[in-house]
Amino acid sequence: MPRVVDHARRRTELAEAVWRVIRRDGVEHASVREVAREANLSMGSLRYFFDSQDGLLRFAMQEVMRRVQVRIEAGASARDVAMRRGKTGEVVVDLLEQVLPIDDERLAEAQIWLAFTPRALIDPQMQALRQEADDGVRELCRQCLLGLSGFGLMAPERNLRQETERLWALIDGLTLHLVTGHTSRRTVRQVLRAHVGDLAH
Amino acid sequence: MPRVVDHARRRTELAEAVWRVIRRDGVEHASVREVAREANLSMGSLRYFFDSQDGLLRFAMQEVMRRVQVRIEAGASARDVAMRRGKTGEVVVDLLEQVLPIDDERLAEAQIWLAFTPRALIDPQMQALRQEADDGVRELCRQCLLGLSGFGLMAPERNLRQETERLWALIDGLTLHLVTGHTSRRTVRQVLRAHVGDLAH
DNA sequence: CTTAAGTTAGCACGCGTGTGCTAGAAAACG
DNA sequence: CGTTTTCTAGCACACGCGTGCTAACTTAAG
Repeated sequence: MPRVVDHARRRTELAEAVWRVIRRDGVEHASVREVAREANLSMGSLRYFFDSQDGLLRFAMQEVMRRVQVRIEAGASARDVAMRRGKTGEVVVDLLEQVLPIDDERLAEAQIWLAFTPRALIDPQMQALRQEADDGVRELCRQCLLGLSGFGLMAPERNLRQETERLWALIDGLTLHLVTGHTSRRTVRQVLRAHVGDLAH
Repeated sequence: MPRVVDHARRRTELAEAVWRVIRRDGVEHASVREVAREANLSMGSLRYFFDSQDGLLRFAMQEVMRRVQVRIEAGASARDVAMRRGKTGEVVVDLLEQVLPIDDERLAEAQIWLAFTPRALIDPQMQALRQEADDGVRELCRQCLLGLSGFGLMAPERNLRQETERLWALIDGLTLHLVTGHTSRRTVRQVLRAHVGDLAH
């Protein structure tokens, strides 16, 4: 048998090429040819790993989702430990910051995310893909609020459903403002801390 | 001289055709040809009113911005009157709802808005166009908070700059969730009301 | 009616696109 | 050394694209 190549690795490399093109030129320029150029591959070779452009772009977005999820789950173990030490508030903020693009890597992810958002309004396939990720962030918010509640850090008269939606929207709004450069990372962190702190009253 | 046509009207008609195409097929399909088809015009005729595709799309976005601004200013007169009657809280919520896509017209506007957002990250022209609109919403938030503060409806120890950013992000997040269908109009209004109410404590 | 200006229509060019397809290169196995 | 399998390269096709350009149509003015 011939030169064997790590299939999965090649695919993520190509996904990364897609990301670079999208961030540089926009998703409308993420053509098969352009991505192949970016990855220093012929377009025939690219098509050996992705049989269609749709598949390529879908994978590129799924790969972003996967990375975010990995980061959240990585922080989840540390979360439970620290919570028992009474630092619930800070832990919750740290956890939520895993979703906020407050460093360059996360900012890049959020840019890709935003680039695909309008497409998800039109393409049902995209919408289905993102559904679980969106639900994941919502659920993260809910769990954080539940955690706060359990440690008496959220006023009992507050409506969990409503607070979940509020926190979720706040996070997505802050994300948007970071990506568009309308707000500094510092301010975003302050706002998030203030919001979580406010929940106690 | 020949049949004379209302230039401004034709341009807004074409902008509306752009909107329909974007909402149906996505901004990447808003080609000169497709828009001309949608408007029942030849593409030569379209080019008589817009000398380039860029100009057409730019105008289509500016027209959205203009409509939102008109609606806000229309509500501004009613605002001052009602504020003096002590209904400050409700008035503020009403005013902020002018920006939220809680009816079909505003939802359509927000969809267009979202469709152009990724483009604004790459195209400096687009970014410049949207700058003033974004600043406008931020300023609206600030003014609302100032109003609340003046009537003792915002706790004095709160930081105006931080609360502005929080309210602004919340609104943009809620907008996003309305456009993506992740949240109902009812819930969004409840959340906004709750948020404004919370500012007093 | 003639004239001229406003408006419409659409062809033509060069380019970039996604995908079907074939041929060759590379390397492990018998 | 062949043989076989994995990978790479790239041509070819039909299509849609933005724009430059010209010709025709429509209608108010003289």
